[in-house]
Amino acid sequence: VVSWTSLMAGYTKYGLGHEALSLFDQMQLLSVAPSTVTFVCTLKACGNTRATKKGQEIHDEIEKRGFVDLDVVGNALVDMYASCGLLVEAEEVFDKLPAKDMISWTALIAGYAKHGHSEEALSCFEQMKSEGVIPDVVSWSALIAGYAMHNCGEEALICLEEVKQAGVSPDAVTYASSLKACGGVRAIEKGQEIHAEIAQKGLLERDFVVGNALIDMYATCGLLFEAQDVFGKLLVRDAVSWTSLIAGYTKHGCAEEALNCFGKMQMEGFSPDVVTFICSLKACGIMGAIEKGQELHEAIIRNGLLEKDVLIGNALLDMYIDCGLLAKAHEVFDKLPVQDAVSWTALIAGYAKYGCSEEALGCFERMQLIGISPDAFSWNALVAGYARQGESENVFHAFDRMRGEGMDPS
RNA sequence: CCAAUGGAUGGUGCAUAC
Repeated sequence: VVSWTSLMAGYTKYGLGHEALSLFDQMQLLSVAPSTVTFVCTLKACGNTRATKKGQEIHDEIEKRGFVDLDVVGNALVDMYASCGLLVEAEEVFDKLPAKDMISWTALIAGYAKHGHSEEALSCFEQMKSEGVIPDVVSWSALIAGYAMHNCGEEALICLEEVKQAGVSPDAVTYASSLKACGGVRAIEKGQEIHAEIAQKGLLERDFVVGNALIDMYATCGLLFEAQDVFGKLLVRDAVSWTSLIAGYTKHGCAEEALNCFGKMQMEGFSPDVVTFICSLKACGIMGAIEKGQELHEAIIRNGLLEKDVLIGNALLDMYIDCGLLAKAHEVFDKLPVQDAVSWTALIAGYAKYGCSEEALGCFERMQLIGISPDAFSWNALVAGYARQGESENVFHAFDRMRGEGMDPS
């Protein structure tokens, strides 16, 4: 049991939740009896991969064996439900906990925060304090991360001040989230202030995350020189560091420099991941760099990345559309493993952009035939195409249809 | 005696004609 569980713990730690879960299944098949530690690891893996069904099964199993009353198991349950966004269930388990410690509270706060319920997260936080549980740096960071993630940068930064006033010392994670908040609201000065603090504490030398968050903050704010400077001084870099730079250059009109970085990172021995490809494809699209784009396309196929992530297929599609190669785009579309509303809308918008409103409408009808309902973006793409062509009757007709489906054209 | 529970950094679609 211990060997199995240790292996699972390792997988979970490095984000290989699916592998951990399949280990659990193998254990069951071989009738190895899971321990409470095994269950805790499995719950963690369920939370990471949002495997809600599996999580509920494990919960039942745990109830049956009477393991629920253990603090660690109860907290892991709260965390699993909270991570999966099943906050009602998380609350239920939480309420039944024999002892609610800081970890139980923080798991719940983090669940609310992560899923965009900042107010509930905050009221949880207050309640925790009023029950005499003192929040530590992790509880604070959960709050800040929630704000930062959902574009409430102001609140996040206010929170950062409160952390310090409470006499808690922010750590790498707290700073990373705060920097994300700075990027979101373009709080450049605050970002620089945090930069100085981080440097003073020597946090930049220790791990990727803070350095990467700094690069991202500067890049998002359009301070590419500073981003490059931080990048150059980092002692440890990874693919994320490179991708943050690439994304920054792309976003701020330096697509060529972005593609340079893409080349350089590989020369220095870093493999681009899915996100790197997505950002670089965007740069190709902006530049109309067809050959480079095709090169990336081939590399993506070679590495089997199309199957790994839906987003990369849509990014490829966009790249070809931006390069004006609609036929090629359609070909890519046909081969996508998953065609979601975004893929269809990209195609519709592409046709609309180049004045092919017939084809755009064709796509629009076909997506509905296969059971994908157009969202506001899809409608907008269609209508924009008509508008571009001066087909005002079709525009009004589309408005009527939208109203018929309960959507408001305004 | 060994494994286990809370927070964190990068990425996709539309933009309204005369």
